[in-house]
Amino acid sequence: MEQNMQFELNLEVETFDLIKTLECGQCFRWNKVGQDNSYIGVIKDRVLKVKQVDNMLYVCSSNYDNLENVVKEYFDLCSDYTKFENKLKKYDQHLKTALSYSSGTHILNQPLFEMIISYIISANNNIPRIKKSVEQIAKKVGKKIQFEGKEYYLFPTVDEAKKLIMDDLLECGTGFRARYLLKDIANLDDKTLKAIYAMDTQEAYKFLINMQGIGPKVADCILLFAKHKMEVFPVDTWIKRVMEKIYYGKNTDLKIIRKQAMERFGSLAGLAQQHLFINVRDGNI
DNA sequence: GTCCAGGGAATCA
DNA sequence: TGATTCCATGGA
Repeated sequence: MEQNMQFELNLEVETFDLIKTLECGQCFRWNKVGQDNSYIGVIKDRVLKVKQVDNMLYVCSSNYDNLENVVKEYFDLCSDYTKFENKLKKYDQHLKTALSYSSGTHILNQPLFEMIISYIISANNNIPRIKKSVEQIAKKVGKKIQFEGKEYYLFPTVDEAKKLIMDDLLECGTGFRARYLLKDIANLDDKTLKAIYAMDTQEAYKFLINMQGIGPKVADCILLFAKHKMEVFPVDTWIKRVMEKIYYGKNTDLKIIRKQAMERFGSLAGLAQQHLFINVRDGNI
């Protein structure tokens, strides 16, 4: 216990697995530090250091304003994941098996603008490179934060991001996605982001898909991870592979997989998708 | 050298 | 609508 004295906020958690939640590819700004399974990440307006031991979550931060609420909101600690998982287990034997490995994975509540930019970068890319690009963008135009003697950078606001020129985005390794980012950032502002927040799922989907560099999969990821729309089912190469293997057979159209999965898993499709993703990525399926 | 990465746009028919 | 092809870049 003594090693946890440095953590200022202690929260009791249930059906929550910090590492699975942070390592399942939904977020790009967390890194493992040290040997004790602590993670440091930049979220919204602050840096967090977190660590889980059994049912306790230990947190410290660069900013203690409203910390408990910020942490509970970000990690979605107030939703009943025990109930969610029980429902998923009843739907399907494959999910039941998957959940025995990935139980406690939460869907985070992440900022809309950060998700839009991050998932445009994710197209035909891999997670380490996505993380690197997002980090470099934050370093170029995001606000600098000091935490435990080191420097961190918040993800930029829209106005801060408007300072980025094409060469900046190319230097950040975004490649062919740079021109999409440039155009979308120019067309976005706080008012538009608020409007997207207020839209229902279908309306937001239509709006997002009309932006440059956003297709069905990226739009679904933004809806799931920024707007917490658990009824969407993002279909990437991994998910296509696993869905074909356990349900539909090879060469099934992406649209069919998406539609049938949303019908199969209903209001919890997005959570089901995360569990399937983790299990296929880790070689369990 | 080749293949792949949490896809999408452009261009065809 | 549906099928192909191209897109930057780095690691395996």
